[in-house]
Amino acid sequence: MNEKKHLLTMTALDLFYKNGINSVGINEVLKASGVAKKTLYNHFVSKDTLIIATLEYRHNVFLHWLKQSLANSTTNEDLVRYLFNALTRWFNNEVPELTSFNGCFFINAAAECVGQSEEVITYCRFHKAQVRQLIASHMQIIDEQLLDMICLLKEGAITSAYVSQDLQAAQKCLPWLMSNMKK
Amino acid sequence: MNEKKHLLTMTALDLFYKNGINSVGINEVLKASGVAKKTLYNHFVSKDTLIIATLEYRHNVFLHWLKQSLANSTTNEDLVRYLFNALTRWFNNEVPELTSFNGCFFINAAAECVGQSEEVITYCRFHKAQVRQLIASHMQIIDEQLLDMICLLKEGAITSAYVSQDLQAAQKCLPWLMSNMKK
DNA sequence: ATTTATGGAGACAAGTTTGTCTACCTTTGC
DNA sequence: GCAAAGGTAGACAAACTTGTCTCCATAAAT
Repeated sequence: MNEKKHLLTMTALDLFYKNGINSVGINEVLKASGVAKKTLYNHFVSKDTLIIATLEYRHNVFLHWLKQSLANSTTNEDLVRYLFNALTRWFNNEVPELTSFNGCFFINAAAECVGQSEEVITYCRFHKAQVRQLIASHMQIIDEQLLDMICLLKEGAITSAYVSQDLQAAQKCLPWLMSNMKK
Repeated sequence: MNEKKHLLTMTALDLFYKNGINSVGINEVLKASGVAKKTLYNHFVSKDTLIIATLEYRHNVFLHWLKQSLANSTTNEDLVRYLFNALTRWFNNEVPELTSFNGCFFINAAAECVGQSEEVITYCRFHKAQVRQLIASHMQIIDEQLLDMICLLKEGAITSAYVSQDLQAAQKCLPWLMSNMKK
């Protein structure tokens, strides 16, 4: 990708994630990145296009991080342990590449762009489906019900960590999941 | 409360919940409610004050509905059953007073108003705490860990129902929770 | 060396936004 | 009948939004 385009995408993602997509104007992105308006509209058709680019970028970073976090799991128990420990590290700002925790960028984007951009919510759905698939691909024994629970608890933990500032939300899931697996 | 003030609050809540707080301007609320701008600023200091009023109103409606939904529960198992069945009815638009499902108004508001209104996020936290307390008050046998799981699964179900359009998200929680309770 | 592409700075247009203010009307109480 | 209170309608201000366009500078390729 072009250097300026990449810079714009990263800067926009930073600001969108920190302050909300609708609260951040194009001019703010330009000022923060030091790029000219002409250049932005040279690379992006509209702000919406830029938003989609930030979603794609975040998606890649997030999936890469998650893939690495689950890489060493060999059993379903491992998977659960690695996943929720990784979430806890994310919530507590121990994952630099995900930047300072501010909830799930995709949940936030979906909430912000309702009735404004159908493409955004579609991409958010896609992201969630991809994450689910990645988790599923690390299951030794396929258990659809367990997969459902893992995904629901993951979403709940992210939301609780963000809205209720419960940074230990993910840790609370572990004993329950573990005790329910060895049966 | 004053008649016009009430009308403004309800109209604003409707529009905010359906289309997003930041996407709905004051003028739209005025047009939809048929109230004059002067009257709005007679009752509300600013748009932020109106937003808080919609949060308070939604909070009351939601808690009233939840209280009624859980009223007949006498055991922890009942509680879980009543709660997640109620959520399923909400997701599937079978609860008129909660209006057409569009996710959790408080999660959405928190996502939209980040770095814009500290009061909004504080109220959202308060709402989540109140809901948790209501659920806790219906527990026959107090089990903090179970309460955590219920609340996390509830948040996860709401998010999944909204973002991933999984309207059966809440139902998926039931077997798991039930099997984990009788041990 | 000159053409071509790219970017910087920012003026500008057209439309938003929130919030104020004026002028008038309607209702209610005395 | 009349005064006070509160609502309506909407003009207006000031600031913001996205997106276009011009002018100029720089750098790379032929």
